[in-house]
Amino acid sequence: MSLAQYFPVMDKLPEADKKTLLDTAVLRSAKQGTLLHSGQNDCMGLLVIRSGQLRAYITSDEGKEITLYRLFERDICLFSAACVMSSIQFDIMIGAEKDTEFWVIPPWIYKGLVERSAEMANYVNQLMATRFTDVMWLMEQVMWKSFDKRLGAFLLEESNLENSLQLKITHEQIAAHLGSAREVVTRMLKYFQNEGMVTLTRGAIQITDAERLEAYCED
Amino acid sequence: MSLAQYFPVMDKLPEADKKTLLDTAVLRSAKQGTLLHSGQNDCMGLLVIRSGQLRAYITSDEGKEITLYRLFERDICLFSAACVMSSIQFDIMIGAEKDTEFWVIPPWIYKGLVERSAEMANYVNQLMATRFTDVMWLMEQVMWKSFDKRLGAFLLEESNLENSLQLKITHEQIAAHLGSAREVVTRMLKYFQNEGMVTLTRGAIQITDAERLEAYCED
DNA sequence: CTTTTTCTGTGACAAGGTCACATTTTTTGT
DNA sequence: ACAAAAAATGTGACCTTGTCACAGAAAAAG
Repeated sequence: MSLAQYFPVMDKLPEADKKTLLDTAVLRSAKQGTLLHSGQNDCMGLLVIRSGQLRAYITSDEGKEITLYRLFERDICLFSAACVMSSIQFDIMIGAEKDTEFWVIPPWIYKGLVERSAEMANYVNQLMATRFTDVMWLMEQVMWKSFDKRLGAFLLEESNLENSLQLKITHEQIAAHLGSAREVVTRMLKYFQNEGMVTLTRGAIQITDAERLEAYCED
Repeated sequence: MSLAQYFPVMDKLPEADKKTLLDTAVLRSAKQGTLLHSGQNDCMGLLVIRSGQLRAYITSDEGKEITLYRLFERDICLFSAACVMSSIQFDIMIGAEKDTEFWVIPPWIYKGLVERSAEMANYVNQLMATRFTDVMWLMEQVMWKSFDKRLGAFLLEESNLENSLQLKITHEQIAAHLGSAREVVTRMLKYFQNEGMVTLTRGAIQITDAERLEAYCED
């Protein structure tokens, strides 16, 4: 499988550009837990994900975190090339949630491409709009939803991603995803357990009544 | 003063496009308090602000609000043309905070332009990145700053915008800007007053010690 | 198989949002 | 001008969520 399969906009570029991309893009990989990007100075370039899972998040001065969105196979990581766009003036962290393989398109190649090609520029536009949508969705969750519903939705989403009702995750990690505190997660999970929706063990959560949990998260 | 002075990217476009823009863009105006854009279906086109002030915000089902960012003279309102970009999948409201004059570039003109011109596409890219930066700034404020500091910063910003220490604004309106509740604003303002930083009257707030208020909002 | 680290549990308290009103000021209608 | 209505503010009780200070249990490391 080559880059072209994972980066369809290439087909709309002139042959010369396509060749440049295939020549300069390098396949790399990162182990689970690796920090791939941190702050604006970090400038790896555009990442095209071949397999695995990345997590975009922000951190506070005190070390608290909240997940903005995740990236999967065929997704493009735009903000690892944020240095190319001077109008992006915020820090974002990108970490590997699983062992991940990706092609790296160096910033200078990316920059030339986007400046010359309207196709490419519009594609990047679409990508940015998609990330913007993700962040706006999060903003609405944070602003208007109560924490219990957010936690429930997170567990269900996670279960969906992992394709399992058994989640291997600590309360601390969940708190970091949701931008909350560990104790709050513990308390709320305890409540879910009392209600019979989950059972808790050290380092793992078993969803025992997914339907009721879904219903709980609706209204 | 013509559109070209307020929309500098025009100079980089071919003469034909420049002419189309000058011919099709219409100057319009909106009175203070008018809702200019609401949701994704609403599709006025690109707005180029000649004078006045717009406010972008989101609302909850229960009618609560929070201000995302503001637009001023020479700013471009991108999301009033969001319909053109299918990747933007969130609702945003745009209201006139003051009597505002603006040119409207119809969606179909904008669309053609952005598809043909790499210059234009990159310019739109920049605009989106700037708005994204605004929203990320807000996200960090909401997530990591305590409410008293956010309120203080808002008063100072408002004072700066209006170029006056006398703010004509109600507690309700402040709550809508900050995504909080009126009672909370009232309580906190009362505290600011007890501390001698502001004095409160019906419908207005007088900042009496700007320096102390600034210091208060720092750490 | 003891020591250290990681994870979870819990109670007291603080901050901020919600609810239900009361009071005051301004505007409106006649 | 004056009563009625509307808008703005004030306040106390209570709920949710975050903070702090620990304690105990399970797992990992030496």
